[in-house]
Amino acid sequence: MTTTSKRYIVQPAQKALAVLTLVAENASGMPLSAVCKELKLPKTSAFRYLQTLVEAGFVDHDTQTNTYSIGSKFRSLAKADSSLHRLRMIARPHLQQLVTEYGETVNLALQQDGVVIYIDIVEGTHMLRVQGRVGDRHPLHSTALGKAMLSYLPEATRKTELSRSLAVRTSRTVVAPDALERLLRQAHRLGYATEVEENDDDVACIGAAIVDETETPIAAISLSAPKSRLPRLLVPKVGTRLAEVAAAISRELSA
Amino acid sequence: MTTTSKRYIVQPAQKALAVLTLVAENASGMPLSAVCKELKLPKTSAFRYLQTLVEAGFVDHDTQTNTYSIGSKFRSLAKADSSLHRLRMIARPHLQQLVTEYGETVNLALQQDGVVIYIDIVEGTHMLRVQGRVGDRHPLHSTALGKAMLSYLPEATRKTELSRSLAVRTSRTVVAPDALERLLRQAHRLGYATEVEENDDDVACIGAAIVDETETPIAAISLSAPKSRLPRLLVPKVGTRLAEVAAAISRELSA
DNA sequence: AACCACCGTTTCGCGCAGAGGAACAGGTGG
DNA sequence: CCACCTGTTCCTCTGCGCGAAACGGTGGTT
Repeated sequence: MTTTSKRYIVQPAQKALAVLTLVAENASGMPLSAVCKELKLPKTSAFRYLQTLVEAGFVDHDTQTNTYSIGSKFRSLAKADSSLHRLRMIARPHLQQLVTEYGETVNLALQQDGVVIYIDIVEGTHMLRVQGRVGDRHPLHSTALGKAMLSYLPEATRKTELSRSLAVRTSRTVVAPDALERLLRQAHRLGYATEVEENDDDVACIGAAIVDETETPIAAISLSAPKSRLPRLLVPKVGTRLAEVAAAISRELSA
Repeated sequence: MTTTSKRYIVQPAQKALAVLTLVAENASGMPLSAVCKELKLPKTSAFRYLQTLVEAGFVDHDTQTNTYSIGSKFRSLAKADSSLHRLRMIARPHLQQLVTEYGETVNLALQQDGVVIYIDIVEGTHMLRVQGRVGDRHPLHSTALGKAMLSYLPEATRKTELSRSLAVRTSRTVVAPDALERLLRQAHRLGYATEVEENDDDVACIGAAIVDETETPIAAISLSAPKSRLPRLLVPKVGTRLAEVAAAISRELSA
């Protein structure tokens, strides 16, 4: 406890976290004095930590009763995280089902800051398979995942997203706004988006959006395969299946 | 940013919270380098904050990919808080309903560390009314709230709770173990617990437990009134009503 | 009403521990 | 095999976090 039981611990941060924990654990708001007693901190220190936590939004300060309780920033972070967890948990069996059906790698991703972020991946069973990593980021416009989500966005928002400079990932990447627009409309009509060698050479991809009750896209699933294993005439079948699964996940999420 | 835009901010804590926020906001795990870039921290500092956060359990360190993501401590705190929030939200309208029916103050409380903690209060409408404060703590054995919860505990756990030294709050506080045991059995039979001047002079109280699917008590509601307004023959009626409401809340919670 | 005791807030100077540069290590890709 | 990038360790300096003490405001007590 004293100093370096483990190295590289910064004590102010550690103590602030202890204060945060204490406040979070105590359902009702607790006054400064209680924090002092509990953590054996001089009141000045506890006061400063609480001020810092309040400033950061992790803790709320009820000026009426001079008590501190868990804050909105903490709650919003927690909520975001738990809904993400929920998404992963719900989607997982569906992803696995798709892998058993097709043997190809299946991805779950969401859109953040204008890019696609992979948040779950179930690997395909073929020796040669497409393999990304959770946390990887890719452009919206060059991936089936991104296109699937874009296709469900309202006109205005979509325009904003596409007004950024669009990276040319391969020789087949489509960056012309009107061409993209046409592809997105088609994707929306079909319920799934496609992409062949637009993001990576030799890779083809089919994606479908997961939406909330208001049809706003919140995530997407995709199936990635070597281009040779996704011939043109297989695409509609797989695409329709992906759309089905995405819809099922969407339904479960809303329940 | 320099120093004292607001006084009493301890910078290491503030920065650690910034790191925590960043990690929490990024769904997928992020590497040290990303944290540095994003927050413009020297890698040494970011490293230390991350270590501290990991040590505290707020952040997980995936040693495989050397990435950091939100940790179990954060999740457990968040979960506890959100279930509490849920309880409050679900109970609130019921409490208000009771106040409109009887005009007396109605309380919501849970049991923690062997005491009753008020987590919500809806004030009665009489000029003279019982008035507690959210966060107040009272003994289990001298309150209707505490007795209601105790009466639903399994024998063994109840014994443990009652083996502590029982405070004498008023001249009517019951501390004799066998007498308490009899009262708790009765409370369990009736579905509600009562108390007259055992916790505060001139105050009478009726409480009923809120339980989970396994009949384990997780909280309780109570109605507190001046002793004169809760005559003996009114008690069964109000008690039964409280038991009803508590059961309704229990049901909603389990749904 | 005056007193007192407690709690939250502010001030201030000392000394330690946090900051960050730099060097080291380890792994990856070219 | 070498160059680069990322994560870890070391070290030294000084800035800022610490806590005693003083202040002010509030509620309870005789």
